[in-house]
Amino acid sequence: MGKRKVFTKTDLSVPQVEHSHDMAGNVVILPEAIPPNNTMVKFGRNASNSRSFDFARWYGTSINAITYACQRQIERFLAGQEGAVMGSTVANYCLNGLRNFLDYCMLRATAFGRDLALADVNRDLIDGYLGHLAGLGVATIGQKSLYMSTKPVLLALGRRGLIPLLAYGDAATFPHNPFPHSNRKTKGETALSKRERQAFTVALRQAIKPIWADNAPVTGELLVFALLVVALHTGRNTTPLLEMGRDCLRPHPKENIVFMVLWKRRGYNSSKVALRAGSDAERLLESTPSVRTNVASLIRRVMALTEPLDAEAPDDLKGRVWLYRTRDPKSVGQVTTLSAQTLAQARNRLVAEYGLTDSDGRPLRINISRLRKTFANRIFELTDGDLATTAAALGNTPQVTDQNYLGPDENARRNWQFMGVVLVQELLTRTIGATYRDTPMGRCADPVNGQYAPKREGATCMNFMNCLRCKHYAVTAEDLYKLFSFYFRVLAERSRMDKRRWAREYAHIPRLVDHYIVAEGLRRGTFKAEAVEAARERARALPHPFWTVELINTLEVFA
DNA sequence: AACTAGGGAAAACCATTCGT
DNA sequence: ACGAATGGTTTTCCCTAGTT
Repeated sequence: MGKRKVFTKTDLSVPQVEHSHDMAGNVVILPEAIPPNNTMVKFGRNASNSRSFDFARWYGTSINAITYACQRQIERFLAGQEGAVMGSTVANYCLNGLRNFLDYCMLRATAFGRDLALADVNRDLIDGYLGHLAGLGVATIGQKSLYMSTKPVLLALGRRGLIPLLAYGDAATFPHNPFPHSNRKTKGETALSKRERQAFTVALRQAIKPIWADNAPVTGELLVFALLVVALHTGRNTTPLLEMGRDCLRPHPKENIVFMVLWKRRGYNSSKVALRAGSDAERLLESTPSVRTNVASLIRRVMALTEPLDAEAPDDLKGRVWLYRTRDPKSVGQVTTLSAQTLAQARNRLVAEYGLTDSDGRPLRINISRLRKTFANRIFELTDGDLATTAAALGNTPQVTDQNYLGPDENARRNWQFMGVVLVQELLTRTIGATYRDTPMGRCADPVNGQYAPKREGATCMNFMNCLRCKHYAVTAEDLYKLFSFYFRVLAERSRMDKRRWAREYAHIPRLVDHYIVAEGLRRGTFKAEAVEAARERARALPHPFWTVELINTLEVFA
């Protein structure tokens, strides 16, 4: 053994690894340090449910050095050494990462019939670990999760020189990308089917009725039902909903709309969603009783009921919406708030009581994530497949919504139909100039107050993506050139954007043009076949300037 | 009965990096 | 320079085993 080298301690509270280097320059843990006095690591309060982790089972085995280094590293994380990571994340490192990693190291040491040193943590071992994870019987995404909970610990050890770290080459300590396309493999929750959604809303409507009674009992269960209604109609995440504040409803510049303001944990800003207020908003709201049919008034009702409890609530719960007196025998009558678990229980009772089942007859799985997706799909339908609006309503960037929330929904596309008018130009020549305005798409009967127009002072409709389904849209034989120019631009757009998104947002457009407008025009004799072909060729060769890439960079500006 | 603690697994989110 | 993929952190889900 070489000369003992002890690093200068800058802070006695920061855990150090007592080690030296041998002749070959490898790190050697001093035997007297193992096992440490305390094999238990305490995480302190954190967002996970775990509070501690015990390394004891890996001491006294053939991987002492690795165990010791890992424990010290975890303690350093908790002491805030290697950048600030959350307590729950460190808990994850232990419970998901190191537990499996150290188990594997033990297996490997046994297989080799010798002790493993820190220098043995190399690419070969990492590859073996990945194989070990694959043999665990968890999904690819789960393997990734376990691996990603291990890597930061090993990486930190490598940066501090305790294990060899190679960044490049075939022997790079960590494989470049062990789980390719892992983000495609996540299955995620699925939205409720229409039948499931209807059954669920019927049950919910029934269950929530008591809340409108004069002496409504403020039980946790009833509040959960109200919360589920809010979740179904707003698509919020669980935690923000549970932590909803009494000041969550804010006036919205638009009449009959109220903002619901919630704190979104991971988004670093509060997320807003518009709720309809007033009485004429039943379209979006199908799960509240018809007496007072909207979410905003339901929330107000809950707040009115829980108002008296607010004064009694513990300080950290003051100002919350979901307050109730617990029926827990050990603290009967105390004011508390809904938790994720009370939510789960009441939800399961609802499913059991109303016999809600999925298509296979199993109990219907209801959780906030599914409701969130259900909401996403519905908004997608209601906003005419406009992804940007959906994303804004969900409070995410479009990319996130694209990937995670919107499964391909045939219905959303099938709902598209040609709504405009194929004008028999010959008959209308006289009036067409007076009643129809030229647009880049053809003609419009009302660009200011039309179906998809912004309806703001002085604003003209630019929503050309919706022309084909707008009842104010009109097309004559003369407009075919513009129409086909648009048609080819849409086709060209396919190579410029995500294929799935193109399929979802634009694929119907060429179909509408071919199957409805052209076919209908030909059938009625409004268009002549030669004129159609001529316009098509002209547009292909020399598209109308408005629809060239040079002028309009992306079609999304009209979405 | 009504909760809570603990845990394992996996998904969601979002900033960064990659590849063209 | 751009969208797509990845990496890394945090949250959710759901179950069992307590506790009062």
